Amino acid sequence: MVQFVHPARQDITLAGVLAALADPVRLQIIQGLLTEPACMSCTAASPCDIPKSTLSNHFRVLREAGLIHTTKKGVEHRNVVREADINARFPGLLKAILKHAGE
Amino acid sequence: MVQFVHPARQDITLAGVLAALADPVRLQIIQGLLTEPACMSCTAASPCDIPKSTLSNHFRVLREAGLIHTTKKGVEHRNVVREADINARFPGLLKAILKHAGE
DNA sequence: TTCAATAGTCCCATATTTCCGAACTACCGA
DNA sequence: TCGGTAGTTCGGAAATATGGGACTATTGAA
Repeated sequence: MVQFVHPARQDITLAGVLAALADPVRLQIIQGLLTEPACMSCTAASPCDIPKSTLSNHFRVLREAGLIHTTKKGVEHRNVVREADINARFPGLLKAILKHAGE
Repeated sequence: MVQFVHPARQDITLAGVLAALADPVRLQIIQGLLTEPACMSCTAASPCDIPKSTLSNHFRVLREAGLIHTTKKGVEHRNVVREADINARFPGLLKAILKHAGE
Protein backbone atom coordinates (compact mmCIF):
# COMPACT_ATOMS: atom_id res chain seq x y z
CA MET A 1 0.00 0.00 0.00
CA VAL A 2 1.36 3.36 -1.03
CA GLN A 3 1.17 6.03 1.63
CA PHE A 4 1.64 9.61 0.53
CA VAL A 5 3.63 12.17 2.47
CA HIS A 6 2.03 15.58 2.64
CA PRO A 7 3.76 18.22 4.74
CA ALA A 8 1.61 20.27 7.09
CA ARG A 9 0.92 23.82 6.04
CA GLN A 10 3.46 25.28 8.46
CA ASP A 11 6.13 22.88 7.24
CA ILE A 12 6.03 24.21 3.69
CA THR A 13 9.24 26.13 3.04
CA LEU A 14 9.92 28.87 0.55
CA ALA A 15 13.09 27.23 -0.73
CA GLY A 16 11.19 23.98 -1.14
CA VAL A 17 8.42 25.60 -3.14
CA LEU A 18 10.88 27.46 -5.35
CA ALA A 19 12.97 24.35 -5.92
CA ALA A 20 9.87 22.41 -6.88
CA LEU A 21 8.75 25.07 -9.33
CA ALA A 22 12.24 25.62 -10.72
CA ASP A 23 11.72 22.76 -13.18
CA PRO A 24 9.87 23.56 -16.41
CA VAL A 25 8.10 20.20 -16.40
CA ARG A 26 6.80 20.69 -12.88
CA LEU A 27 5.79 24.24 -13.68
CA GLN A 28 3.74 22.88 -16.56
CA ILE A 29 2.20 20.25 -14.33
CA ILE A 30 1.04 22.83 -11.81
CA GLN A 31 -0.37 24.96 -14.59
CA GLY A 32 -2.21 21.98 -16.00
CA LEU A 33 -3.59 21.05 -12.61
CA LEU A 34 -4.92 24.57 -12.11
CA THR A 35 -6.83 24.61 -15.36
CA GLU A 36 -8.23 21.12 -14.90
CA PRO A 37 -10.01 20.94 -11.55
CA ALA A 38 -8.69 17.47 -10.70
CA CYS A 39 -6.03 15.73 -12.68
CA MET A 40 -4.46 12.36 -12.90
CA SER A 41 -0.73 12.37 -13.18
CA CYS A 42 0.47 10.70 -16.33
CA THR A 43 -2.20 11.43 -18.88
CA ALA A 44 -3.31 14.94 -17.99
CA ALA A 45 0.15 16.09 -17.03
CA SER A 46 1.61 18.07 -19.83
CA PRO A 47 4.54 16.63 -21.75
CA CYS A 48 3.55 13.08 -22.54
CA ASP A 49 6.93 12.07 -23.94
CA ILE A 50 8.36 11.93 -20.44
CA PRO A 51 8.88 8.47 -18.96
CA LYS A 52 6.48 7.35 -16.28
CA SER A 53 9.15 6.96 -13.64
CA THR A 54 10.40 10.48 -14.21
CA LEU A 55 6.89 11.87 -14.02
CA SER A 56 6.21 9.93 -10.86
CA ASN A 57 9.32 11.49 -9.42
CA HIS A 58 8.21 14.99 -10.39
CA PHE A 59 4.89 14.42 -8.67
CA ARG A 60 6.66 13.20 -5.57
CA VAL A 61 8.77 16.38 -5.50
CA LEU A 62 5.68 18.55 -5.86
CA ARG A 63 3.93 16.56 -3.15
CA GLU A 64 6.81 16.73 -0.69
CA ALA A 65 7.20 20.45 -1.30
CA GLY A 66 3.57 20.83 -0.26
CA LEU A 67 2.40 22.09 -3.63
CA ILE A 68 -0.04 19.33 -4.46
CA HIS A 69 -2.25 16.90 -2.59
CA THR A 70 -2.63 13.39 -3.95
CA THR A 71 -5.38 10.90 -3.22
CA LYS A 72 -5.90 7.44 -4.60
CA LYS A 73 -9.02 7.17 -6.69
CA GLY A 74 -9.22 3.65 -7.90
CA VAL A 75 -6.43 2.90 -10.28
CA GLU A 76 -5.40 6.49 -10.75
CA HIS A 77 -4.21 9.31 -8.54
CA ARG A 78 -6.02 12.61 -8.22
CA ASN A 79 -3.74 15.57 -7.72
CA VAL A 80 -4.92 18.95 -6.54
CA VAL A 81 -2.84 22.09 -6.09
CA ARG A 82 -2.88 23.13 -2.44
CA GLU A 83 -3.72 26.69 -3.33
CA ALA A 84 -5.22 27.55 0.05
CA ASP A 85 -2.19 26.30 1.95
CA ILE A 86 0.33 27.99 -0.31
CA ASN A 87 -1.58 31.24 -0.33
CA ALA A 88 -1.92 31.18 3.43
CA ARG A 89 1.77 30.50 3.87
CA PHE A 90 3.14 32.75 1.11
CA PRO A 91 0.44 35.19 0.02
CA GLY A 92 0.77 36.28 -3.57
CA LEU A 93 3.68 34.00 -4.36
CA LEU A 94 1.91 31.36 -6.40
CA LYS A 95 0.03 33.89 -8.48
CA ALA A 96 3.18 35.93 -9.11
CA ILE A 97 5.01 32.86 -10.35
CA LEU A 98 2.25 31.34 -12.45
CA LYS A 99 1.42 34.65 -14.06
CA HIS A 100 4.65 34.29 -16.02
CA ALA A 101 4.78 30.53 -16.40
CA GLY A 102 3.85 30.29 -20.05
CA GLU A 103 6.82 32.12 -21.53
CA MET B 1 41.12 38.27 -17.50
CA VAL B 2 37.79 37.22 -16.18
CA GLN B 3 34.85 38.10 -18.36
CA PHE B 4 31.42 37.92 -16.81
CA VAL B 5 28.39 36.52 -18.57
CA HIS B 6 25.25 38.55 -18.07
CA PRO B 7 22.16 37.45 -19.96
CA ALA B 8 20.14 40.12 -21.72
CA ARG B 9 16.87 41.07 -20.09
CA GLN B 10 14.78 39.08 -22.56
CA ASP B 11 16.93 36.00 -22.02
CA ILE B 12 16.10 35.78 -18.33
CA THR B 13 13.85 32.77 -17.79
CA LEU B 14 11.37 32.10 -15.04
CA ALA B 15 12.70 28.61 -14.37
CA GLY B 16 16.21 30.02 -14.22
CA VAL B 17 15.26 32.67 -11.70
CA LEU B 18 13.36 30.19 -9.56
CA ALA B 19 16.20 27.68 -9.69
CA ALA B 20 18.68 30.34 -8.66
CA LEU B 21 16.52 31.43 -5.74
CA ALA B 22 15.68 27.89 -4.67
CA ASP B 23 18.89 27.71 -2.66
CA PRO B 24 18.79 29.18 0.86
CA VAL B 25 22.32 30.51 0.56
CA ARG B 26 21.55 32.35 -2.68
CA LEU B 27 18.30 33.67 -1.25
CA GLN B 28 20.30 35.12 1.63
CA ILE B 29 22.80 36.62 -0.78
CA ILE B 30 20.08 38.41 -2.73
CA GLN B 31 18.54 39.66 0.48
CA GLY B 32 21.90 40.93 1.65
CA LEU B 33 22.54 42.63 -1.66
CA LEU B 34 19.22 44.42 -1.50
CA THR B 35 19.87 45.87 1.94
CA GLU B 36 23.43 46.91 1.13
CA PRO B 37 23.38 49.07 -1.99
CA ALA B 38 26.53 47.51 -3.46
CA CYS B 39 28.11 44.41 -2.07
CA MET B 40 31.22 42.43 -2.49
CA SER B 41 30.76 38.72 -2.64
CA CYS B 42 32.68 36.96 0.09
CA THR B 43 32.60 39.34 2.99
CA ALA B 44 29.18 40.94 2.74
CA ALA B 45 27.45 37.79 1.59
CA SER B 46 25.68 36.23 4.47
CA PRO B 47 26.96 32.89 5.74
CA CYS B 48 30.70 33.34 6.13
CA ASP B 49 31.40 29.71 6.95
CA ILE B 50 30.91 28.78 3.33
CA PRO B 51 34.08 28.06 1.33
CA LYS B 52 35.18 30.64 -1.18
CA SER B 53 34.88 28.33 -4.16
CA THR B 54 31.31 27.40 -3.28
CA LEU B 55 30.39 31.01 -2.77
CA SER B 56 31.96 31.96 -6.06
CA ASN B 57 29.86 29.28 -7.68
CA HIS B 58 26.68 30.62 -6.10
CA PHE B 59 27.45 34.06 -7.45
CA ARG B 60 28.03 32.61 -10.89
CA VAL B 61 24.61 30.91 -10.77
CA LEU B 62 22.92 34.15 -9.74
CA ARG B 63 24.78 36.00 -12.46
CA GLU B 64 23.91 33.53 -15.20
CA ALA B 65 20.28 33.51 -14.12
CA GLY B 66 20.26 37.27 -14.65
CA LEU B 67 19.61 38.09 -11.02
CA ILE B 68 22.75 40.06 -10.31
CA HIS B 69 25.20 42.18 -12.23
CA THR B 70 28.87 41.96 -11.35
CA THR B 71 31.60 44.45 -12.11
CA LYS B 72 35.24 44.41 -11.17
CA LYS B 73 36.15 47.20 -8.81
CA GLY B 74 39.81 46.84 -8.09
CA VAL B 75 40.49 43.65 -6.22
CA GLU B 76 36.91 42.97 -5.34
CA HIS B 77 33.67 42.42 -7.25
CA ARG B 78 30.64 44.61 -6.88
CA ASN B 79 27.35 42.80 -7.20
CA VAL B 80 24.04 44.53 -7.73
CA VAL B 81 20.62 42.91 -7.98
CA ARG B 82 19.13 43.57 -11.42
CA GLU B 83 15.86 44.70 -9.94
CA ALA B 84 14.80 46.75 -12.95
CA ASP B 85 15.35 43.88 -15.37
CA ILE B 86 13.65 41.29 -13.19
CA ASN B 87 10.71 43.57 -12.49
CA ALA B 88 10.34 44.40 -16.16
CA ARG B 89 10.45 40.74 -17.11
CA PHE B 90 8.41 39.29 -14.23
CA PRO B 91 6.52 42.09 -12.49
CA GLY B 92 5.86 41.40 -8.83
CA LEU B 93 7.81 38.17 -8.75
CA LEU B 94 10.90 39.30 -6.90
CA LYS B 95 8.92 41.16 -4.27
CA ALA B 96 6.57 38.22 -3.76
CA ILE B 97 9.49 35.88 -3.18
CA LEU B 98 11.62 38.13 -1.01
CA LYS B 99 8.67 39.11 1.15
CA HIS B 100 8.81 35.62 2.62
CA ALA B 101 12.54 35.00 2.45
CA GLY B 102 13.34 35.40 6.12
CA GLU B 103 11.31 32.51 7.50
C1' DT C 1 60.34 47.60 -8.06
C1' DT C 2 59.35 43.82 -5.34
C1' DC C 3 56.86 41.46 -1.85
C1' DA C 4 52.87 40.16 0.80
C1' DA C 5 48.02 40.21 1.38
C1' DT C 6 43.43 39.96 -0.28
C1' DA C 7 39.31 38.87 -3.43
C1' DG C 8 37.91 35.84 -6.34
C1' DT C 9 38.23 32.24 -10.11
C1' DC C 10 39.48 27.69 -12.02
C1' DC C 11 40.46 22.80 -11.75
C1' DC C 12 39.44 18.45 -10.20
C1' DA C 13 37.99 14.70 -7.10
C1' DT C 14 34.13 13.38 -4.36
C1' DA C 15 29.28 13.50 -3.02
C1' DT C 16 24.73 14.20 -4.08
C1' DT C 17 20.84 14.45 -7.10
C1' DT C 18 18.28 13.46 -11.28
C1' DC C 19 16.89 10.62 -15.09
C1' DC C 20 14.91 6.66 -17.01
C1' DG C 21 14.39 1.57 -18.21
C1' DA C 22 12.69 -2.47 -16.12
C1' DA C 23 10.40 -4.94 -12.72
C1' DC C 24 6.78 -4.63 -9.48
C1' DT C 25 2.12 -3.43 -7.05
C1' DA C 26 -2.69 -2.04 -7.03
C1' DC C 27 -7.07 -1.74 -8.99
C1' DC C 28 -10.63 -2.51 -12.30
C1' DG C 29 -13.41 -4.84 -15.90
C1' DA C 30 -14.40 -8.81 -18.77
C1' DT D 1 -8.67 -15.39 -12.99
C1' DC D 2 -6.65 -12.97 -16.54
C1' DG D 3 -5.18 -8.82 -18.91
C1' DG D 4 -4.73 -3.95 -19.08
C1' DT D 5 -3.84 0.42 -17.10
C1' DA D 6 -1.88 3.83 -13.52
C1' DG D 7 1.61 4.51 -10.85
C1' DT D 8 5.65 3.29 -7.61
C1' DT D 9 10.17 1.38 -6.59
C1' DC D 10 14.74 -0.17 -7.71
C1' DG D 11 19.22 0.40 -9.55
C1' DG D 12 22.68 2.06 -12.55
C1' DA D 13 24.22 5.84 -15.53
C1' DA D 14 24.45 10.75 -16.30
C1' DA D 15 24.39 15.34 -14.65
C1' DT D 16 25.19 18.63 -11.04
C1' DA D 17 26.89 20.57 -6.55
C1' DT D 18 30.46 20.92 -3.09
C1' DG D 19 34.82 22.28 -1.49
C1' DG D 20 40.07 21.98 -1.13
C1' DG D 21 44.02 23.73 -3.30
C1' DA D 22 46.41 26.10 -6.86
C1' DC D 23 46.16 30.09 -9.63
C1' DT D 24 45.25 35.19 -11.22
C1' DA D 25 44.63 40.02 -10.55
C1' DT D 26 45.02 44.07 -7.90
C1' DT D 27 46.52 46.95 -4.23
C1' DG D 28 49.43 48.76 -0.68
C1' DA D 29 53.58 48.80 1.81
C1' DA D 30 58.66 48.25 2.23
